[in-house]
Amino acid sequence: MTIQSPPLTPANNRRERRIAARQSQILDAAERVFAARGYHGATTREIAAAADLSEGTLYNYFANKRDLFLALLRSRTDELIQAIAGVRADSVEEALVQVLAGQFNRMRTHHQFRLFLQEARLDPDLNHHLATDILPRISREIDRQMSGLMDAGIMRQVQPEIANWTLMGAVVGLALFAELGAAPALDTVSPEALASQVADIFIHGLRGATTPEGPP
Amino acid sequence: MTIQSPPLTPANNRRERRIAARQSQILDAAERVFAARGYHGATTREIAAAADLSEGTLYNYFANKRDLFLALLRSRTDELIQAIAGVRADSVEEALVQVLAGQFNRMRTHHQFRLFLQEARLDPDLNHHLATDILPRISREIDRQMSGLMDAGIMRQVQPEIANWTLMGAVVGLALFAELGAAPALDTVSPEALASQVADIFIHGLRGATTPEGPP
Amino acid sequence: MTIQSPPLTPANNRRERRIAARQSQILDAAERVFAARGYHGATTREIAAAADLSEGTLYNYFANKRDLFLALLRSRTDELIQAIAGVRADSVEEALVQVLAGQFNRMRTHHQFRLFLQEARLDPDLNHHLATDILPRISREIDRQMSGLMDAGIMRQVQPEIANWTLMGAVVGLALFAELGAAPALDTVSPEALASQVADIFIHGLRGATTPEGPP
Amino acid sequence: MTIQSPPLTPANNRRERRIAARQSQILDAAERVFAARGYHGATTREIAAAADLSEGTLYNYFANKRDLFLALLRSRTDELIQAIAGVRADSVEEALVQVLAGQFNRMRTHHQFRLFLQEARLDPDLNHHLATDILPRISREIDRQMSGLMDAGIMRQVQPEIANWTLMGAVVGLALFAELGAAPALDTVSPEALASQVADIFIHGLRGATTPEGPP
DNA sequence: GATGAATGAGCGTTCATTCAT
DNA sequence: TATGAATGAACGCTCATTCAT
Repeated sequence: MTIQSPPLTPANNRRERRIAARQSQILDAAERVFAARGYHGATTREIAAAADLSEGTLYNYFANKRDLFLALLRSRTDELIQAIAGVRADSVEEALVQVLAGQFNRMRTHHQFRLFLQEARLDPDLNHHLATDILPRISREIDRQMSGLMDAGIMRQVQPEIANWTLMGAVVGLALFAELGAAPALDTVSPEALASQVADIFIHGLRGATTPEGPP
Repeated sequence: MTIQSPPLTPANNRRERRIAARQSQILDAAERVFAARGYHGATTREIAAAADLSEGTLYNYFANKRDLFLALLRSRTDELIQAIAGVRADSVEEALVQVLAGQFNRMRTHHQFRLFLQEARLDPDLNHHLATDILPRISREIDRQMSGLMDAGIMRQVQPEIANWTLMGAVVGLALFAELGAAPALDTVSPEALASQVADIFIHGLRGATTPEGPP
Repeated sequence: MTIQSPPLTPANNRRERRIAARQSQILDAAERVFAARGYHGATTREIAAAADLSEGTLYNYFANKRDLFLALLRSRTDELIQAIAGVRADSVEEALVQVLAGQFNRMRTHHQFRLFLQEARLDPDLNHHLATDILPRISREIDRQMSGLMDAGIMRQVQPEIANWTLMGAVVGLALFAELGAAPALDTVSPEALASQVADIFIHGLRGATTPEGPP
Repeated sequence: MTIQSPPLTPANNRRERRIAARQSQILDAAERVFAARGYHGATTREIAAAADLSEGTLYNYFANKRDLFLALLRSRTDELIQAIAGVRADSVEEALVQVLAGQFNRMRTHHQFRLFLQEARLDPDLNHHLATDILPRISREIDRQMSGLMDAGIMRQVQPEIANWTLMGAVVGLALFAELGAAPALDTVSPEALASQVADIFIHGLRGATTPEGPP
């Protein structure tokens, strides 16, 4: 009979899984509370309560409130970017509709991203992280999509950066207006339908068909 | 019986003027401090100092910090709306460029509006005021402009509300990105040039010129 | 009739006096609480209560708890040093008895000084302040007294620094033992009588003349 | 009926030895951490880490942090007292130098004793233990040494308790000043040399015989 | 009307202690 | 017996608001 050495890897795995589960549990709670109250309005007490944990436990997993906020950003960033990167479409229309619909859906459920953008103005660290890492990664993905379409002649040649940021800006702004309930038109329509109409505007522009490009 | 008090109306006028001057002095200070620190980061102490007044005096003119914030919104709303309403142009291009440039300029100097939109999610009163009064008024002005252009056949027939909010959303989103320094393309260009490029996208759309809707 | 300008200097004086009075009120309370509980055991709540003020008011006059502690040190330092410097005596005996009695009296009422010495080990700032400013000033005064006596041949020539610190060390140590109630002999005797006995021990070691370094 | 348990006494011995070893391991760690951080600054987490144990295990061997601190005092008391009791010397000089040098050495390496004295003021239990047990035992040993010297006429007749506590007080005070780096004279000298100089000061005061107050 | 000192509720955070594993 | 995650009371400190002057 041999003495069984303690099963190190499984134990570690279990430990890691438990830690990951707790972090995820806390992040989910934090997401809800931050969304409902904003960064400053959210208290660690309320986040702990929402996670069904004591306050002290929060601090076993995150160094402080801001660290928790930043961890939330990091944890939500990848899925956002992969969603954009994963779009595969044969036309500007399709691509745009897919991207926009995805974003509108995401924004309606996770209000975080807007919150990050807001806080970033007051937090140099967060600002830097967004401005040098996260936003450029998103922008790059959209760029790639657009470049492909331009090269294929499907999209006309425009300043890609401007188009890029204008598109993203419109998404953020529309999501904000929708959250405020300011625009009934935005609320009574499915994310997909809204995406399709916004895409239509971006693709075809606002100029009337009859506006003279000169005689054909 | 002798008249012991000075004639009422002039005195009241002077009183009202003095009150209005004080309020304006406080609002100007609050605008600067809110812009620099955000709503939570701004302290009444700093606002009072910026207004060259004591903290107590603030409370003679505004019930509390939130009330001061709302008063600031109300005080800045009219000029915003009139700027949009005042646009007179013969083409979609011109109108759009004027509106956008105006907004970009305003956003670059007064960060208030974005701040109001942000805080609104956390403040039912503010949300209600924005959603039922201010934003609809802005939207209505843009609507009027667009309707005129559509009637004249200068703009094609689109869902006016959607175009409306998309345009406004893009302005808000672009201003936010620009503030974060996330998009070099937005910083290295004058508000007017940016307005012109964004207008170009909205007017002509992204679809390649060579992609006729013509028969396949 | 001339408009009386506000009496600036009296008003300022009154303001300064009020501030000084408050600070003194807080320092007195802090002295009691720090003495009773030690630095860590003392809470700002208890200090505020002892000063009959709210916690917030503490922070109008001192930046934080440690600042309050250091201010207490500074406020108590001068009287300590002046008491030593003020000793005027014609013999080693008299001088030493006066200094020691003064210290024993002071220590029995203000336990602060021992507290400062204790905390200093854990607080580099405080350590530096004590080691480079306060203790040297005390040491210098004792030095001056001793040098005079040595020059006059009243005290034998010893390493002045060692005698110095040994004397001060004995005072601090004795005060500590007395506080602990460890030495009945120290408690049942007046500070003056204790001083006289301790002086006796030190003096016969310090005085040279009659000690037979061989026959005169 | 079979014997199911191993022979009791050896097992108990092993058990006791294991317990003692653990306690000793913890006390050594606690000694280092308390010395470095003070009582309040030392965390049970850091002590456990220094002992290479988990926090929970600490509580299997000591009821709480204070109990651990008291146990440390008890564990270190005997060696301290025996060091004093063990002094064998033929003259006041030798005896004093040995005792002082031993103490200065000990204080330079183990800062515990000073820490115990400091905390004692805030802790009635600790105070009582020091004042009724430990300090009297130390005092008694020094008393014994002094009495022998007085009886032999080597030391002049002084109030033994006062001389006693003054000597101990000087040791404690000097050690404290040395730790603070306040007295360069104390740092640049070996414990032995310092002991010799301090002894010189004390001895010439304590030795009576040859110091005639003889005819003026 | 203007002042600014006083207030105290409530925040983020720490850490001695417990207990399920 | 050993572990270390969980706990929550209690801390130092901030700041919107009040009110005597």
